[in-house]
Amino acid sequence: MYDFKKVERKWMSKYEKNDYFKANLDKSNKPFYNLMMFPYPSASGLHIGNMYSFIGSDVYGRYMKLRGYDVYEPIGFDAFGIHSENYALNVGKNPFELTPKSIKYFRDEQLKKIGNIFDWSSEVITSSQDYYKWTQWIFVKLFKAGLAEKRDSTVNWCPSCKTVLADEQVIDGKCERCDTEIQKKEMSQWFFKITKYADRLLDNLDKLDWTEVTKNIQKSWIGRSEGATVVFHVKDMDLEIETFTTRPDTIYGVTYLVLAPEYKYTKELVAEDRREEFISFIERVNKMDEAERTSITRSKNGMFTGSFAIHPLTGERLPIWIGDYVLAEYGTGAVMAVPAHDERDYDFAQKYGLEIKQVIDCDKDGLPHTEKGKMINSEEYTGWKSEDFIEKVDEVSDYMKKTVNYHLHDWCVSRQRYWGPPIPIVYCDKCGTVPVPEEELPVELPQTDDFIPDGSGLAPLARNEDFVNTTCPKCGGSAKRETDVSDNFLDSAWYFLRYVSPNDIEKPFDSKLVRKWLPVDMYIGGNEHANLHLMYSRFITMALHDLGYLLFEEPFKSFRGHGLIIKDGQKMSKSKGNTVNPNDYFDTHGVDVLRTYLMFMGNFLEGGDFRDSGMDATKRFLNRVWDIANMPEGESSINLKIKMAETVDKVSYSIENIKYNTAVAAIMEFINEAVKEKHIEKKIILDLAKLLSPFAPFISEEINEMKGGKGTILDSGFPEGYEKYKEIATIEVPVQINGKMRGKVEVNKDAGQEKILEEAKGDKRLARYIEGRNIRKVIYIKDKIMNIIVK
RNA sequence: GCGAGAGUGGCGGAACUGGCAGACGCGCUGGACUUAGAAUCCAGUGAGUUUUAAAAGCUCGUGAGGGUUCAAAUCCCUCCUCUCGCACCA
Repeated sequence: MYDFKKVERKWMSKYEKNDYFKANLDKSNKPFYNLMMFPYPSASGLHIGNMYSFIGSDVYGRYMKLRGYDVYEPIGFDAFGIHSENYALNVGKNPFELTPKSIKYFRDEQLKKIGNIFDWSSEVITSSQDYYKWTQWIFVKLFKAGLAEKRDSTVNWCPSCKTVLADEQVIDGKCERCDTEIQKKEMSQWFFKITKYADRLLDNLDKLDWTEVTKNIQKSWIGRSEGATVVFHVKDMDLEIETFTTRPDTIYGVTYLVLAPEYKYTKELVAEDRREEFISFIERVNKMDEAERTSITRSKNGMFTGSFAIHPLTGERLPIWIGDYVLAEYGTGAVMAVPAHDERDYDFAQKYGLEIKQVIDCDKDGLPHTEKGKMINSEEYTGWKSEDFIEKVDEVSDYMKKTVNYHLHDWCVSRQRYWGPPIPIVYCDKCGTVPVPEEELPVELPQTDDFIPDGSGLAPLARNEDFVNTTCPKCGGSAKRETDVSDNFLDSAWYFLRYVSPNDIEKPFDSKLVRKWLPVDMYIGGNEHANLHLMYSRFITMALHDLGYLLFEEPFKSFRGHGLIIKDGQKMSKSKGNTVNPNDYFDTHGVDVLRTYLMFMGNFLEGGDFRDSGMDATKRFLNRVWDIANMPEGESSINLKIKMAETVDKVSYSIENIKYNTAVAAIMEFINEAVKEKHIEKKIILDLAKLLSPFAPFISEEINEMKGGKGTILDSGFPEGYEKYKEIATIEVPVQINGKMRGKVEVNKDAGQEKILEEAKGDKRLARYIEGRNIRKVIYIKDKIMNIIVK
């Protein structure tokens, strides 16, 4: 009987003692950078979803190592940030004290036990000074390059976390961390100008080997939309209103303008006698939460400002309205309303009795008609096609200009929290906003017990006089420090660069090693970071590229987003009490079983359904493997060798395409054949162990050692030498008569059509359908199928 | 509403480029071992149907309906359902 506890303990300690998986970063000839998303130590331990991700990534790394690559598989801890901090606040501890403890548990009780080929010598912890010094360095570099800016803006405020958040961290109007309803606030915040990179972030996607889903999520988040800006003069005022439209061809159908309630000129535009109405209107809008405000089904409300704009082409007078369906954040916050050809404008115009003017040819009853078509009622452009007009917009009028708009907004990076890198900026009355000189980094996060966010809009550090008061690096006069910390996603936006030289105190990363090892060859992780970490990392990499620090502009050559685990057909959640704690299975089933089952239970890229019955079955499977490994040695049958030839191919194909479940299935099939034998060849059993080793490392190592192998099995090379068995294999060719399956004939591989036809005629079953009839046509797909058409 | 993906036995899921549907596993049924159970092992297992029975065969079958093809889970059209992403984006 296989004693998994003993074997796993033995190999865990061997992995710990020997540097099997320490990559020689300098000397390596075939570098392969296998990256997984480092965890944040924010809870009582890694959950099964983390394990799923890490193991799935490790299977790939192990496979590549077996294939002879120098695989570098580093790991670290995303230890700064709101998740670790919230956890600390929850349990009433100081993150300074709690985080190292969490890390220790994550590392020693979990990560070191799951059999991954981590190179522990390269561990990176984002909350350590050696690391965040360089996070701050990046901030300073971006600031100097004009890519970081502090500005007033409407931002997302989480009342529970008491900080602002980036757009990407608001999910369905709620805080990504704590699920609290987000409020919009007008505040001065630090932004990274990621929108400058919108087009590159979008265009590069086509060149990346990433899972399509992930690319699609990024595409729609960037949300490029082509259109035009149209400028309207306000009648009797020295004001211009700029609007964005994707349908400049409907310009002659504009019958009014609508502004967002937050629009910058509303004060000027709202007439004296409408001020009161305006104030109560704004109050009503503010009462709505984000979800209600943006609900499509809600009826649209608005009010007339009393002012008019001038149509740039016709000179007509257009009433200017304020409408709660216009968003301040998108486009210019002002819309040229074309009720005949836009559903929202149509609804609004109907409600308030505004003019509806048709300018695209269609059935009059079909309004609003949103399709493009032939322009009508458009003066000299009547008869033009929409597309032609859109193309020529720039020539029509000085007031119209082709423009591109994005859904993507600049990245709000300041956080009114404690547990993060202080933003390295100093405010001086004389010199203004001054970055901390690079040689003075890091700006140390002071260790203090006064770290609880108070919701005032200022970070806890603002209460720390010693920290706040400083001298200006430029003029030496007294100055004040920025007290916000930067977003945790900035920490993780460059950690993959740090991994190659984690202990370098001179620079953020070693350029020579970066050139050798990056971009990352394979990155496997969850899709929940598609708009977050994966977008930010691309941006930071591009920015560092433009600043001359990197030769490449895309950090991850290949990315595979995997699916989620469910339990017995249901979503796992603490409230349902159906969560799975991976550690529970270490003693009952063993790590090998857990790994193998997680990879077997479903398609890794789509997720899977975790069931205890499957764990039991996998345990049975590995016991069978053990029994076969312990069969008497002796020559194996040709049949089994042919089976092994197939298995090697199937496992390679499956792992390379991240179809881990079918790789395991192929090994099971092989086992089902092997149990029929009385003895087994050493080579066969060693190769079996190799194929199994990405999934069940410990039993595979043990088998390898038992059969005389030294060190780790991953250094012993991929199974080879089976080509010749594929040649001698016979195959069954299915035979159809008139397209219906009627039988099979057994022939040698590569048999010709005549041979198969002859066999078919000689086959009792098939002959019935052929005899006495005319064969009109024979379709033969070599080694696959024959279809005989008879009459 | 828009975009993407998916829908296959009692269940999780296979099926590479259009070429044997249901690999592999769970569950279930029967059997072996056992005083008994657990564990383990062996056999069977899409539905319907023909035959006394077995062997063997036939028909149907991949969300629904149509089409292309010698051949469709796979390609095309229409529709339904689910999941994910975005969403009053002008």
